[in-house]
Amino acid sequence: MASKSPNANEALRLDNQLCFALYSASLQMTKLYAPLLKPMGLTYPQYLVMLVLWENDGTAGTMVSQLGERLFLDSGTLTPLLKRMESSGLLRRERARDDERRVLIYLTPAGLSLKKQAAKIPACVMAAAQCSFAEVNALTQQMLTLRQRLQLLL
Amino acid sequence: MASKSPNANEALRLDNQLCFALYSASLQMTKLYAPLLKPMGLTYPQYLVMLVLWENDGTAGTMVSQLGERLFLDSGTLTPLLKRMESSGLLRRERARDDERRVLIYLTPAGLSLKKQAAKIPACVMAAAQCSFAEVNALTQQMLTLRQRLQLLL
DNA sequence: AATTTTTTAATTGCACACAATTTAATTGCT
DNA sequence: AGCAATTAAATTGTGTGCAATTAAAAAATT
Repeated sequence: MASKSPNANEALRLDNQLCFALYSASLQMTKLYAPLLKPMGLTYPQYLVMLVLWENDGTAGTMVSQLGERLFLDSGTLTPLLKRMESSGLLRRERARDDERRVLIYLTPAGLSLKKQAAKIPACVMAAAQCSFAEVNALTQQMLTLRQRLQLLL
Repeated sequence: MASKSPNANEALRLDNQLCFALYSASLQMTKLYAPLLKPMGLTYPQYLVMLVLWENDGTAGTMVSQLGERLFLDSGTLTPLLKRMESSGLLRRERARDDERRVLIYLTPAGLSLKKQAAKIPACVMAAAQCSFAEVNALTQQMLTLRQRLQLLL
């Protein structure tokens, strides 16, 4: 038999792949954010870092590993990213005095003040996606669940 | 007033961001595929290229721009990726004789024969994600719709 | 106390993504 | 035909992601 079963072809169709739907939707989302973040001097992953740091506002610094756990990124990604953000003046990187292995991240006043500008972004995006609040929330929860399930396997 | 409104903080919470849920779920998905694709000598984006080429099997080659439209990637991403795939023996890149601007991609026998191995992958992933067929399809459709909406804005 | 183990970041090397520009070939227009 | 506009890939440069390794500090163990 030269041809494969119809099911095999159907299973391998690009538009049937959840992975690809996810992948391309995520990249599109990044492209939507880019022009919104550019005026703030942020890339998209840098924006995610800022979200964590803004949440931690008031704490005595955030460890690189904490950022990693929150964002599911490792030091290989975060270290150079944080160095770029430091040199653009959004944050400070400082070795913890009580444990020199740790590097603590502190927002600068400039970094903190960006929060006010950023507050407008989520509404912009929701409008752009033409999604209701409920729709967005439902999708978000489904994605978080999916990620969690995938997480368990690795 | 020193503090921001509770709504502003809520809107900027990392775990309320659809973009982040999407982003981290997509990266996790890629990590799930990596070990499945490694034995075939494919990276995840290369696998997506193969899905398109397998679908186009029997046609007289696939243009780089067609791959780009299908995968929402541009030549800046695809050209080096295709060169790597060529040097690993999965495909050939050839200028179209009737229009020397175009580069046509042809699967090699090696590339074609990988399809049989790949046929097992979707089932593996579905099992890993602990999702029913219906669940996966529903999510996939929602993601495709979301991407399409985002697409319209750019 | 000295040694091993563990923890935390940084580093290295490779493969994407993508904006912006460049190059080359074709099409359209006069 | 000659030339401008368009199209298709390639190139350049920056910024991720991530596996694997390294380096340094702290904790655990003997």
